[in-house]
Amino acid sequence: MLAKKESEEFKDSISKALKRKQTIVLLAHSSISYSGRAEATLDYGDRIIIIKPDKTFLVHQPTGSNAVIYMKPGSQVEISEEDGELILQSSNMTLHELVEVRIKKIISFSSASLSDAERVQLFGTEKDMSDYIYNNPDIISKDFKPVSREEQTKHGYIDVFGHDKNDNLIVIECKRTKAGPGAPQQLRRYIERLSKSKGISPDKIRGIVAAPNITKNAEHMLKELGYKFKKIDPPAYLKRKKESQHRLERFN
Amino acid sequence: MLAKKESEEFKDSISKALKRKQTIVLLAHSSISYSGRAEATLDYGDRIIIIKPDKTFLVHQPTGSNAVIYMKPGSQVEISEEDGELILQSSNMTLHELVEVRIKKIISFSSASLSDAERVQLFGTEKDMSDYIYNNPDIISKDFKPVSREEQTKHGYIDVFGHDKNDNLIVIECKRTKAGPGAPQQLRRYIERLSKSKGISPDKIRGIVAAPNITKNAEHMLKELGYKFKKIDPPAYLKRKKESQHRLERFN
DNA sequence: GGGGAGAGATGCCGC
DNA sequence: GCGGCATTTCTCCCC
Repeated sequence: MLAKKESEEFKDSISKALKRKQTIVLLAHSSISYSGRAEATLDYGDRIIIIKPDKTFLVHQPTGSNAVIYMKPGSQVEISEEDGELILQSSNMTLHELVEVRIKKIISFSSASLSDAERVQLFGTEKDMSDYIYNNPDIISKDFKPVSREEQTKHGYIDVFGHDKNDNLIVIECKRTKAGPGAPQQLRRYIERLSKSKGISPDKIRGIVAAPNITKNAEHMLKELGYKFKKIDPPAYLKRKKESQHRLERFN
Repeated sequence: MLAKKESEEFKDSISKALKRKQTIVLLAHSSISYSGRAEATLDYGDRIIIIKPDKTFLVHQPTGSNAVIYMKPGSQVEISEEDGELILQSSNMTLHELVEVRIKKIISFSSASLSDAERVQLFGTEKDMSDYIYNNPDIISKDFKPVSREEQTKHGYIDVFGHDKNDNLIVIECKRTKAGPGAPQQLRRYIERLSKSKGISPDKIRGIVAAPNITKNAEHMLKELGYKFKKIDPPAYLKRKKESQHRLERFN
């Protein structure tokens, strides 16, 4: 239970930080509830509460990598007091969502104006993988001639699209991790649509799943559908192997 | 750039907090790199860095609800100094992953021993929805007799399974949000397997997608496959409507 | 804004 | 541990 004076001080500090569009981090003994797309409750415990200047509202427990309760950017924050507890409410009118945090004790309070214009650069995505295949078609097959990447059909797109020396169409679906049953189904869907739109028998279109690995089931489905699996490591792995893993040498 | 003395003090504080298995929150001007399943870099900016006692390592930017760089629980943290920067490394030997944070300036440092044994209680999941259908079968059809929920087939499971008054099998796939093209495909897959394992013509098995809504494409696919869509609101919404929305009355 | 699919997805449960 | 799948998924991209 927060003393009246302490409570007033925190309320004041948090209000000021909110007004100044600062980032707020609280370590606090609190209970949480969420109501919106679903309903969630979390009984009293020590939590990390983050309020960002874009009004993202996050509640983390002392374990695990995901916020257990959260509100998306653009919500609205209000502070009040009740029964010796400090109450934080984050609400989003348009999404009809509400989070309520009841704070019994504040262990730590920090706030600061943070400035960050950078964006994460990510390498080794599925896109990079399809680029790699497009630029190195022999890893699929000696006679594979790629025509386009990310071919836009009206619904969804094909990762790599091309033909073999006999002008059979080839459709490749890439997965950067082990391919599951979704991959053959995606391939089937694309090929069915392609066959209809081009007036070609589906048998004339070769389907290939390119991934570092595939589950037994997905492999079985592929076989049933008459498609092939091609083992391809994602670019990051290839790159690392070639670069003798200078950054990861500690793991050798 | 951190002054030598300041740097030493922070290094000491962080080391002590780590040793005591405390939760650490840093607001710091820093650059981040990740190497593992992919490669990622993030140039200098103000970030929120969290190290939890289970060695979860999180880097948040001042916007957005997800960590931009992270390490899963169980990694290992080391601190060092180089060129007037404090360097935090989080590594996971088994996953061959490494995060490196180069800190130019520490804006705020907090640490505390947090204690939290609670777990989030979540209501309104897809599971709750299939339970609801199982217990209120007339919302699907007057003659629907449910037999089981979450029927375990060898590969995947069926949300609700039953039959009509003519003993035709009925398979229901629930989605708690708008159903996309995955739903009809899942249904098709289940029904194909079921028809094979039971030796029944697929035409004798009725497929139903139960969801609050469905995309145009998914609806079209459903029709092609001969399945039906049934509009069902997820339980949380139903519940809220009945309870006259006392918690959400502020939205009225 | 809706639709579709990737994500370093994560996390859960079942075999 | 693998596999299949939900997630208050989130996020991006394209129509």
